[in-house]
Amino acid sequence: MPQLPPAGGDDLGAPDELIPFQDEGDEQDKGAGRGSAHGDLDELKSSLVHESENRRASASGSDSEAERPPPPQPRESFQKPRDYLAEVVRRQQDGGFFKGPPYPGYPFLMIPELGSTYLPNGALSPGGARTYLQMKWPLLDVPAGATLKDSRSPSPAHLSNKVPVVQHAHHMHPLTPLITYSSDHFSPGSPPSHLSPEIDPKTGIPRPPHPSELSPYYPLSPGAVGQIPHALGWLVPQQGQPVYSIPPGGFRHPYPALAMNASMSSLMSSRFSPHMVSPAAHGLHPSGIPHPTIVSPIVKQEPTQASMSPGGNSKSPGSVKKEEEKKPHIKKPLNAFMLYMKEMRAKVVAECTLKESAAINQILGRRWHSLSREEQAKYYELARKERQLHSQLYPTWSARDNYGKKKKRKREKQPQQQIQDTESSLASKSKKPYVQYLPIEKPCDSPASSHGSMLDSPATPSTALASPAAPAATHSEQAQPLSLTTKPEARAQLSLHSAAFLSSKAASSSSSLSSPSPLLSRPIPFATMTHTALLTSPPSFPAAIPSPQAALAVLQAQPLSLVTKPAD
DNA sequence: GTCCCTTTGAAGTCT
DNA sequence: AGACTTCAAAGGGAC
Repeated sequence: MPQLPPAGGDDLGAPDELIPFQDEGDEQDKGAGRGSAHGDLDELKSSLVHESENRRASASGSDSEAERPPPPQPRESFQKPRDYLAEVVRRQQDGGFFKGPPYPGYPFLMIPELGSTYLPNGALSPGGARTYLQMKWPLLDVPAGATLKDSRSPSPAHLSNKVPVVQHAHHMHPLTPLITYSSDHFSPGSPPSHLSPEIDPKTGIPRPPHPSELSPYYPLSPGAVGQIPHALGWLVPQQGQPVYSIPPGGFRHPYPALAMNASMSSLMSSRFSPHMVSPAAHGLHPSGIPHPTIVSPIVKQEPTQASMSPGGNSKSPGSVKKEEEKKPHIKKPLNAFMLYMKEMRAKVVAECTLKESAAINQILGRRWHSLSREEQAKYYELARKERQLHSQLYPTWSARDNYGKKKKRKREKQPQQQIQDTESSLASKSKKPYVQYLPIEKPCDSPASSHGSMLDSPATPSTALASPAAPAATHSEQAQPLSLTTKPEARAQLSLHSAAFLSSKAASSSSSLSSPSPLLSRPIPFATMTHTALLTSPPSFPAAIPSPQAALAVLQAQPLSLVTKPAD
C-alpha cells in the first residue's frame, strides 16, 4: 500500500486522502503540513501502479479468471505513445471496444512523444496535431497549432461527431489545462528529452525541474504572475525565464501564453466556446485571462435571480440587475466524472452508434465505475486542480452564483413523498418513458468487464476510505446496476440512497439501507448479487444485470423500466 | 426554442 | 450533521 499523503482536509472537497498525487499548490493553499508529497510523486506513482497490478493479480486469482478478458496492456507495454496508438488503431480496427490502457483517451499522452513536433519555443507543431486527428481521438481533434496561434486551422473537429473540442473557442483540449501540471503524473510516456532536464531515476520519466506544478501556473494576480515559474517550465528550454511574457499591467492578450506552449490551454476548455464568450471583456478574468468557465451573461438567466445575487448587496433592483447582466457567467469547474465524460464521450460515440447523450452518459457512467482506482484518481486529481484553478481565478465565485441560473427541473413532490409514490407510479408518472439506452449485449458497452476493475476495487470499508475511487466503486456496486434501470424518480431515490450510503462511509451504511422504500433497500441484495455475478459476467450489459435472476429482479421491481431503445 | 434525459461529483441550501 | 438540490457537459428527443 503506497504511503499516501496524509489527508489534509482539502478545502476544495476533493477526496484528497484518496488522491495519490498532490501538488505543492495545495500546500501553499492550505499552509498545512502535508508533507512533501510531490517529492515522492514518482515513488507514489510507481507504488500505485504496482498496487494496481497487484490488485489485478490478486483479482485474477478469483474464480472468474478464465472468463474475464485479458488484463489491459500495462502502460509499460507501450514504451512510446506511438506504440500505444498503434495498439489503439489495431484494436479499433478489430472493432472491439477495448478498455484501453491505463490512460485511455488522454490525448496529452501524446505530447511527450511529440518532441519532434515541438517548435523551438516549446509549442507543438501542426504536424503532431495531425497525428491526433488521424487517430480520431475525440479530444485530439484539436490542432495543436491552433492552440499556438489560434489559427483556426481547418479543424477536423467537424469531421467527428460534435466532439467537445469542436466547440473550443480556440481549439483547446478541454483537459489540456490540466495536462500541464499533470503530465508528469499521468503521462505514460516521456516528455521530449530535450525539454526535460530531469529524468526520474525510478521511472525514467523526465520530470519538470520545478516540483511546483500548479501555483506557478495560475495567474494569481497580474502582478504576481510574472514571478511565478511556469508549471511547464520543463517545456521551455530556458530556465528561470518566465514562460509567459507578462506585460507590466498583467495579461492583456487573451491568450498570452498560447504562443509559448499548448499547455496554456489550461485557460480554456470546451466550455470556452465562442458563442459563450462575449467579445467584450466578459469572460475575462480580472487579470485579463479568460477561463473556460466564463461564459457570456447571455446565458439564460432567470430575471428574478438577479435580485438574488449571492453577494446580497443593497443596490437597487435595477442596478443589481444590470450588474448581474454584466457579470459573466462563471461555470462550475468540472468534476472528475465530467472531465472523464468530456474526454471519453466522443470515443464512445465513435465506437457506438449511439448519439443520444443520455445513452452515452449511461455508458460513461458505467465505464467510470469500471475504472480502476488509479484511473479514477487521475480524474479526481484533474478535477481538483480544475477547482483549484477555478478558485484561484475567481476567488469570490461560489457555486451559489449559478444557482437558479439554469432552468430548474421540476420538483413536483418532496423526495420523501416521491419515494412513497414511486412504486405505484413508477411507470406512469414519468414524462418520458424510461429508456434503457444500453441495449443488452451492445458491443460498445463493456465497462466493467473489459478491465475487470470492478474486481480491482473490492469496495471494502477499508478501501472505501482509502482511495478516491473507492467510494465510487462502492457506489458502483450499490447503485450502478439500478441506476441503469430506473426511471428518473427511482433514480432520485437511488441518489438518495447512494448519497446516504456514501456519506455513511460504508461503515454505517446499514442505516441507509433501512429506507422506507423497497427501492432503497433493493440495491443491497442486488448489489451483492452483482458483486459476485460480475465475476463471471460477459463484458457487456450483464455487468449491470449479470444474470437472468438479476434481470428478473429488476423487472419485478420495475416492470416497465427495461424498455429497450429501438435499434438504430 | 426550451427543456428533458442521463451520468457523477462538488457544493450549495434546507431541515 | 445529514438530506436534498442544483449545476457542470452533451446532444438527441420531446414538446
